[in-house]
Amino acid sequence: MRIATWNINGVKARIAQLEGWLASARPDVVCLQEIKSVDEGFPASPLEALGYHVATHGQKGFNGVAILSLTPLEDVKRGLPGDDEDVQSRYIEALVQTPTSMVRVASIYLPNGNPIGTDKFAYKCRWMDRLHRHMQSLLALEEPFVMAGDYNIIPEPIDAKQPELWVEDALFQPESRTAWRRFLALGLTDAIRACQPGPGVYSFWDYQAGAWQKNNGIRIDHHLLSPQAADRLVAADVDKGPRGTEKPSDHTPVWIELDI
DNA sequence: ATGGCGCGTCAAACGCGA
Repeated sequence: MRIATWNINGVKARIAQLEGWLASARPDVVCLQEIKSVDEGFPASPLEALGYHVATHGQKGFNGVAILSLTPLEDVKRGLPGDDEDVQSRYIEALVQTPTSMVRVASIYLPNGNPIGTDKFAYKCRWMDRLHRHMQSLLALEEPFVMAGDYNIIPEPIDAKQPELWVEDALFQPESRTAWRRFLALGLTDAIRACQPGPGVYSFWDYQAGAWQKNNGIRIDHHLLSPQAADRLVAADVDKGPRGTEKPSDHTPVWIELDI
């Protein structure tokens, strides 16, 4: 089973690329972020025509996440637990059944947090803490689960072409990197790191300053796997194809293959 | 050092992203 994550930066602006990529890559499950659409406005029909079931958690204008799956999605939950006041749509999870097994999949859009020293960064820190607590509760189920999405965290210097450019950025702050290590300390596996331990694996290239042409990228889109999922991990990679198309998202899909 | 781009927004600059 192949599970991909892709921040598409606007589902309506990217629907043609999304359709084309689904038709060729045919991932079993896709976690989308930054759909920038309310649920009623999400273009589900062309995706359903390609065989995908659709679950969305959108909002007007900003943020918004979704899960697409070739098999029906069950037990869909919207919103990250831990703060009833949080109105931003950044979390959706669902159960994906296979003939012989199951996996719980979450699509997350962790707050950017820039600029540092503001309430935006404080919100990011609170959100990371809520995510940590939710991971703990999911781990207690002792199930295979995959927490995939745009974490807005550069875990280590090898995850940036030019790490020195990011030292003042929320994505590379000590608080963000510490939160990442706390996720790992729970026993979760960073799938790309496990399969491709070297430098130079990126998932985002800025639109500006020819970042794509210079391969001035960062790795911020991740799959974290529970031990029961990590046991089944057979491959993980970045699909750089969509980033090189006309009118691309600034992120490109990252995928994992599980033997289930 | 800064901005350089792109999306969505009751429609023209602006918020936001990373």
